[in-house]
Amino acid sequence: MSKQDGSARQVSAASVDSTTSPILHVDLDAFFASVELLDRPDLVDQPVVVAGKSARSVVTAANYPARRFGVRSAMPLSQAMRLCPRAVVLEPHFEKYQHFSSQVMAIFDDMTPLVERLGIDEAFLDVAGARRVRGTPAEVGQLIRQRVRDETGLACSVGAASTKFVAKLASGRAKPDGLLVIPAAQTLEFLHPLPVSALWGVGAATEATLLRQALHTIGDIAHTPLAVLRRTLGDALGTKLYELSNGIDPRAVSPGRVEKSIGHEMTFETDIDDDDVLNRELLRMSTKVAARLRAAGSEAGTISLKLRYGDFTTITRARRLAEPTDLARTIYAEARAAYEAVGQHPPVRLIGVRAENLAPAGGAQPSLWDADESWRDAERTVDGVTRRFGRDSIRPAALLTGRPRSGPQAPRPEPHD
DNA sequence: TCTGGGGTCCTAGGACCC
DNA sequence: TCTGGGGTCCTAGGACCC
Repeated sequence: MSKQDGSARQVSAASVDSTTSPILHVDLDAFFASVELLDRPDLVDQPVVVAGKSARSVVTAANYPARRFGVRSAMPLSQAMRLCPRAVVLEPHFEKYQHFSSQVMAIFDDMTPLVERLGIDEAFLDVAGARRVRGTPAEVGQLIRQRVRDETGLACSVGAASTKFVAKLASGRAKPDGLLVIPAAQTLEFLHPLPVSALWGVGAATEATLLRQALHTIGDIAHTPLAVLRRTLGDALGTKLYELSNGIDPRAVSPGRVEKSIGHEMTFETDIDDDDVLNRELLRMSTKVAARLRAAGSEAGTISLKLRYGDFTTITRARRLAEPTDLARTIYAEARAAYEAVGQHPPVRLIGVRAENLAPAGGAQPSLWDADESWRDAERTVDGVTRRFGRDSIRPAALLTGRPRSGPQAPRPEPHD
């Protein structure tokens, strides 16, 4: 798979000066598949795919033997099975991945306070300040790889560079199970031969645009005038690609990133026409979104509904709230209103609810009590008893005390499953 | 056996205000 | 009364990433 062989990686770790490359990108190799294989060592050399059971599921992860057949993440499972009929399909266990993720992130946190998580299986680390205690960036990288292997049984790859973007590319080139250092002075030499698709932010659509302009490599972009790129790609993307191609990436590793939206969506096994089914799904998702909002101590300023029809056309409808909320009942009411405003529509393939414009919830702490509250609220909407206990009468108290959300005469929370 | 679910960011256009 | 120009807020859609 990888162009690097093990000896090259060892050489780069041992003899290359990594002191100008203090930014590490650490990426677990084929993470979900590797976790599953910890329980199925008999399968390690066979092609293994992690995917859900639905007829519409896609590949969530594939191990390296499966990738040799062309199987990739996000590929429809049906296509993967055509490419590799003897692949073993394992169902995903997300709680397990979360558990291993926490374990690995704790190792990172042990190396430096400057850890920026990127999803469940990768992170940036700034190890410039770890020199005295932990050694050079390359030494820290090897230490991390060793500890991750010893403590979890998982393999990861590390890229070390002077910028986040180059570190991420380097970890990709180091895979599987390797470490690659790109000294600052060699950044452009490393970057320029790579295809434009290697750039962060270049997907299928942008790649096609660039190839139409006869721009094939990162070096090609680096030598294109900024004005031309901005005209072709738009101001933001044009500027960004120009800078990245020239090795410019001033973004710092920033540990404290806050969520900007929280949503749930789900694809039905078959397209759904039945309003009752869609309605139940809206309620279920609103409840999940509300629970997560409270767990995060956030309130939503906007609720948005997403529908995807059988032909894959997708619409979103957003509604700005008069006051922010973390209540399932309110979220559901807004999602429902947005849905009704859509009017006649084709059968639905996917439905989703998302909370946006998040803001801190005035110091309220999440609790089980809150979870029960939200469920009761949702039910009360179904009963048609809605606005009275809503934000109009309740909010001021909640804002003053940082606490709930229910009037003195509120009914006891109902138990739920 | 066509296309998941969690997100982020950007752009374009309309409404509105001065 | 025939049509400016910023700025801001908001929504919808799309590209992209893991």
